[in-house]
Amino acid sequence: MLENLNNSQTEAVKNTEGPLLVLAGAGTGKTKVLISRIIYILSNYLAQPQEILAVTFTNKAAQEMKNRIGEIIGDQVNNLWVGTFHAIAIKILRRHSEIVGLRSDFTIIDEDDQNRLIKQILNDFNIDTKQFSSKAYLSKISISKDILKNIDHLNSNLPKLKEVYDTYQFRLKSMNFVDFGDIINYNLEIFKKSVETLNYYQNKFRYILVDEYQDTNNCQYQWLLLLSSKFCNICCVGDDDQSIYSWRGANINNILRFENDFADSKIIRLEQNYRSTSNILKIADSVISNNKQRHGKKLWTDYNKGSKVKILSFYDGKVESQTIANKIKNFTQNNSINFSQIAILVRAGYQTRSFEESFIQNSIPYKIIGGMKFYERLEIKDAIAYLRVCVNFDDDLALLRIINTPKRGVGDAVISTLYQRSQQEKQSFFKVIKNSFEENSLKGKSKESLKTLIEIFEKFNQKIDKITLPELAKSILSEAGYLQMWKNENTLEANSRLDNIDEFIKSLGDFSSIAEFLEYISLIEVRDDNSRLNSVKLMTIHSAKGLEFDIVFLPGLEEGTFPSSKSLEEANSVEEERRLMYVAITRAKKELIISFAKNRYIFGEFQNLNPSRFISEIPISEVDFEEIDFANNNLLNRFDFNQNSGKFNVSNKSYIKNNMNNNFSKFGSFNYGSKTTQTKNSATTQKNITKLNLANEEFPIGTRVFHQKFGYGKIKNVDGNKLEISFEKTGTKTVMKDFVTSSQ
DNA sequence: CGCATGACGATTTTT
DNA sequence: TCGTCATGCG
Repeated sequence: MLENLNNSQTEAVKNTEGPLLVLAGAGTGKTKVLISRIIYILSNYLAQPQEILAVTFTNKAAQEMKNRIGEIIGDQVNNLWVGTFHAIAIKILRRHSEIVGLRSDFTIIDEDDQNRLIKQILNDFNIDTKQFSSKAYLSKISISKDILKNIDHLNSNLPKLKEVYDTYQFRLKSMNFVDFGDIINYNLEIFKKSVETLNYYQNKFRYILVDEYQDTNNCQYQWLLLLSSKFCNICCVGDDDQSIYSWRGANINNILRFENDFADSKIIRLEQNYRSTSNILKIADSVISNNKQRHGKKLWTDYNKGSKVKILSFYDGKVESQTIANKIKNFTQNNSINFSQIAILVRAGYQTRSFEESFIQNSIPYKIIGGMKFYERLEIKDAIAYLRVCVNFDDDLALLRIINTPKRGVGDAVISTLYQRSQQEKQSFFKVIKNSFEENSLKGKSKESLKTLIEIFEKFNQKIDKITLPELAKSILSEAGYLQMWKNENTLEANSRLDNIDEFIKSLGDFSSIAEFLEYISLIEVRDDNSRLNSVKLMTIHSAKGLEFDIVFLPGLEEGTFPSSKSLEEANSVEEERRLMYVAITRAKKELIISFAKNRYIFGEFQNLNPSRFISEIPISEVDFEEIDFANNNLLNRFDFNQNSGKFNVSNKSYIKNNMNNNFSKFGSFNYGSKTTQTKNSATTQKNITKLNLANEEFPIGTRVFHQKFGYGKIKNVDGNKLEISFEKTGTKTVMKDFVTSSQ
């Protein structure tokens, strides 16, 4: 096993005793080290599997470790404690919840519900949510938990912050909820209150391994400190240059002052990179070496130099996305590169938009990574709320969510009276509604429909253990009229929502209890589905961390975009932006194409921009620089010239025409991408689209279709996998077949 | 209740 | 610019 490791990797594996920091640069094989280290410990009988704790930040990382270790040691892998910080901490919290006054069947509240709850509280306190947003309160509450700082010691101008915090915590507990920040905090409280419990875990975990140590917050740090203090065999793997989550409480000082925190510790650097060409590494180094807060290390590689990194400058954002689309076509057509080996990495989510548009026009398959999870959809959250009330009558938030969905004549006035009573009497909302029946304080429609609703919940609460989860969900949703609500709407969107609910109901079959299901969706569900495998990936740099691609495009390198304008206002945050840049560069294996636009629409205004300071940190002699803009009259790039056919691409006819009409000399009026509307919570997913398409192989001219972005339209022309569609709201566009569904 | 209207604000989001 | 949210009217 050790044969496959280089010298420093071997060192990192064999140094099992005492605190060890492994500074692992991007692409230096840190996962391999973590895995080999565990195998090494086991095969030398230094510990039993259940005496090893390995924590990661993502489920993906945890899963990968489990899988790869499982391949070597078989079923024994299940005895290891491998998981995310939160998954491990929850396991501990469920076992000892009574020490902190929680029931062991607590559920984890999601961000949406956190916000709803805080809004309610702010309302009760008569705080104007326009002036002081619930999100502002929530972020203070979360950060205080993450960095272990008392909420009234945070500087903030939010009125009654402490009171809101206390009420929030009280309400969480009464609904049997914990939030993400609570999980590890409660662990600390358990360890503090019960020395025996702490001792038990300290004695249990002989070896502790931590992945992505640079991303730990103070809370996680304390947790590790406590757990490791008996054997002190803690191995932290991380890269200070890749610390990009400080805004979520991650403390880069944890990795910077490791030697001070852990006595007799060692540091091993992994600097041999197995991912990128040396030209790419050179650029990465030239940028990151401008940072002062770092341990310092220099990546090197045995690989050849590769092609030079390219820096492109564009007239504006449109030229940028059009040109990149063209370059992608060239890569895939001429060099037989697969779409899936190409990624566009952006600073902020909204930047993906212009690329979507040019990819649609150029028939480039793409997939946006990130965004909404399946279980975050409106209809799915509603459906889950019904289940939540059914298992937990105290779940006020869930009940509030669906009490008048579908409309059953329970208006705001009734809800607010009942809700206020429940607050005053410190009783659950459910209970207060029940009491109101006895007191006869409600009348008319609201009384009748609430009675029916409560009866449904009580009836199915009895049946929870007697019928399967899918049956339970199906019957509740149908008896409560929820399914009928969407059926009545009878639009394509509503049908798609019903499809999603069906899929949801089916997926419940994989779980043995609602609690297990709720934990799965709050903790484990990953955004990745495997649809559209062969597609260009569009994502933020944050979500690209840990991934790699042959070809990486890095657009939008302008002051204000990257580094972001917000980061420029705050002191010290430019270094984090630079680390982000470093992460972005080191995702590339073979080709890196950095670009910036001289002008860009920002919040509707056409603005002149300066190239990012990170561009100036790259030695110009090491890159190929190309200016693609109007001054160059580079029409081939501008108008998607198809070299094979010798013609402009059909999809861009409208582009040219629009610009002709729009006075060519006025650069500011490139309005080819006419107004697009996109409904939020749109139920039509790529997944569903693909599914529906299987039943609709052909689109005859004249078919009415639905497109996620452009809405409804009629097909005017078909050209291979491209459809020319006259959209009802947005005019005629050429789009790819895969992106529309028949509305028949 | 459902729709229209206007103000407002707008990074990153592993769990 | 564009999406969200609160508010007010019929």
